[in-house]
Amino acid sequence: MKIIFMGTPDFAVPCLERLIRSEYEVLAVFTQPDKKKGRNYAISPPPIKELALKYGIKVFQPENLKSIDTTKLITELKPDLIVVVAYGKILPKEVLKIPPLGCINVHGSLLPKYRGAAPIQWAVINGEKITGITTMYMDSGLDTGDIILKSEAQVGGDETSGELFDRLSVMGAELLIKTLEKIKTGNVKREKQIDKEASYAPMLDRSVSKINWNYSAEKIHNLVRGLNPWPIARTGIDGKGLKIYKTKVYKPMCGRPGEVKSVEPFVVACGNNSSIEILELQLESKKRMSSEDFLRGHRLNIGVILG
RNA sequence: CGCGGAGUGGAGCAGUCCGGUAGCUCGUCGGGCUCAUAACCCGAAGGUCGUUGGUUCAAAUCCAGCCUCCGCAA
Repeated sequence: MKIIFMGTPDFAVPCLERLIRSEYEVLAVFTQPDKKKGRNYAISPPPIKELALKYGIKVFQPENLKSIDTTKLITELKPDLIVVVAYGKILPKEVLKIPPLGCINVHGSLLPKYRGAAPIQWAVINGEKITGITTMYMDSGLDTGDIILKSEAQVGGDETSGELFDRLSVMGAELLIKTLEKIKTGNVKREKQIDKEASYAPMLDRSVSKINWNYSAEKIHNLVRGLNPWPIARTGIDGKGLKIYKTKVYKPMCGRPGEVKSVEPFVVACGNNSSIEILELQLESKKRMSSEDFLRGHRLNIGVILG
């Protein structure tokens, strides 16, 4: 079976690695164009590109899949199947029709829940106890295609999105292989998604990352771990930005939301008479550090309001 | 050439504007108090102040270059 792989970030890496080691042939890899990132606008290639180049696989980074050239290119590669894992671009109908065995996708949630760009983070932010991986046949909608296989995973109460990413990406690679076996032997069962049970997990942006201290400690805790390792929950202190990396729900306690109630340990009042302990943080321009280290150098008065 | 912050004993910071013996909170080590302690008291060790050069009687501090780290924005 000849496959074109499309993917971009770290999450897709285990899938591609597993494919390369498998019996299937990877004809080419499609990934997002290199982007200017970081402080000096350094150009950085997507993780998938680096991996593909390491194994000498052809890499294509079209800006636009709808162009005639790209469609032609894909057609000429004569793939039996296209595998998409977190590619970051919508495949137009013309492309979906090219491979005879179809286009399949590995998605980081139990569809139809959490369709969209950031399913893993939103599952953590919403405090889900169980999530997982789904493989499906792609159609023209956003993660709406027929389900092939699912695999569940429990989410730890303190687990971060990053940790869950790592586990799910490995699980995704295994489920992909199982799915390919079914396709190869022609015994795939397609299951339609139940649209009314669907929910959406849009791409994260900075508006999500600001902590609203009126929320309960549990909600804030979920936000903090859901936004770790990116974009990280934020608040402010003395007019400076403060990122919160790690927290723990603390005892019930009254106080103005955002008020520092204690400095040892570092406890902040939240909504609903709850409070949260801040374990790891980073002040603007400073390094990430434990709250003990932070408080050693920054004498904080009890009663200060964060936000 | 996107904007900005920072580098000071093991950790986190102050001191820099206005050059003149290197300080705070904590950790470490030793001793004391205690049934006991992460508590308290006493004492000690530990720093070429990122790096190179310049100005000066004198530089952590002023000037110039370089290295490293970080925040914002994308």
